[in-house]
Amino acid sequence: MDQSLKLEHQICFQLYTASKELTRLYRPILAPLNLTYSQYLVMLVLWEEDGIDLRQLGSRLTLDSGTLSPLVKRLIQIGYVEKSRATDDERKIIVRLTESGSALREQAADVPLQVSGMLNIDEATYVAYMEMLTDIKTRLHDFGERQREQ
Amino acid sequence: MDQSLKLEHQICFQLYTASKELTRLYRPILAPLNLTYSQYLVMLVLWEEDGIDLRQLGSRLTLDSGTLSPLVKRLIQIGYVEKSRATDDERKIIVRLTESGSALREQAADVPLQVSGMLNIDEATYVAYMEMLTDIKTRLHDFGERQREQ
DNA sequence: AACAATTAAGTTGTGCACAATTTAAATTAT
DNA sequence: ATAATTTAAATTGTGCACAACTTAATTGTT
Repeated sequence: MDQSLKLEHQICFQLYTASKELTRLYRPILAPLNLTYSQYLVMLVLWEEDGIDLRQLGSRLTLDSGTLSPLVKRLIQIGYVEKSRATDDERKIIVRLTESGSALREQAADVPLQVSGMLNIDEATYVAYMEMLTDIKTRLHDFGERQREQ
Repeated sequence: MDQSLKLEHQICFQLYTASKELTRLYRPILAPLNLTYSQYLVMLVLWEEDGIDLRQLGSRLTLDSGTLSPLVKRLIQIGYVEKSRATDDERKIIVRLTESGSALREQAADVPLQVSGMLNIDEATYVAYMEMLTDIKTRLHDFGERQREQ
């Protein structure tokens, strides 16, 4: 049979399952923090730069308002963040950490170490893999650029 | 600030976005075939081995019945597959390609080539990336093994 | 043979992810 | 200044993804 259509040969499939299985690894680690994986990503962004608007948040995570609006609503219900309108531009919604959301950062501090321990991966391999993944993304973006030029 | 909690340094985040963006690339390619990305994966399995049961299908794709049952129902509605009970074990549901589902294989034959063209990736790099991804999955599985031993 | 444990699908409920649309605010053009 | 366009969020609808549970068939045990 034509090898090119074999499931195991598809880079997309390997990416898809690797991502799913790594996310599965996070679930029990994040459960005590009361966070899903996507919510954790939002918290990572806010711990880096608090008080950004939904638009910026979405562009960091490649998520649109259809995903982020309800997700942030849940984070508000948990009590980790709060929303307010930007004074200079009434269209923008500013997302800010609450005290409890800031404090969670300490609890989450060892999550990356736990995960890399589970992966049992050394620093050099880790860096090499990160470079490959960013390269894949660069190629995807380059294709997007080429398309837009036409 | 503690670098380890930076979003861009998380391998999980790079995997997550790379997977999402690559899937986005597939969408316009699969749209003419009337398939979502997950449905395409099911079709890839069936083009390889037709007439397997849902359980096997799920283990190939790391998907459970909660995801597969409704997904296969949609493929039936489109007319690409059909279900039947296994005669030797009445619990098992056999999924089989219809004529239209088999014929679709010809139309899908050039999907992998289209995608690798968009990625603009050479054979050697492609192989290296595939090895990285299977290695990540091996590490994840190894951790699962270690856990189960305890 | 009868009962317990296991297994395969399906169902229900929650939470993404994204396309398409709506609403309101801001910007640009005329 | 007013109208047209663009932009930011929210909403609606569809389709995964998965946990937890239900139902029915099969297998194992006594």
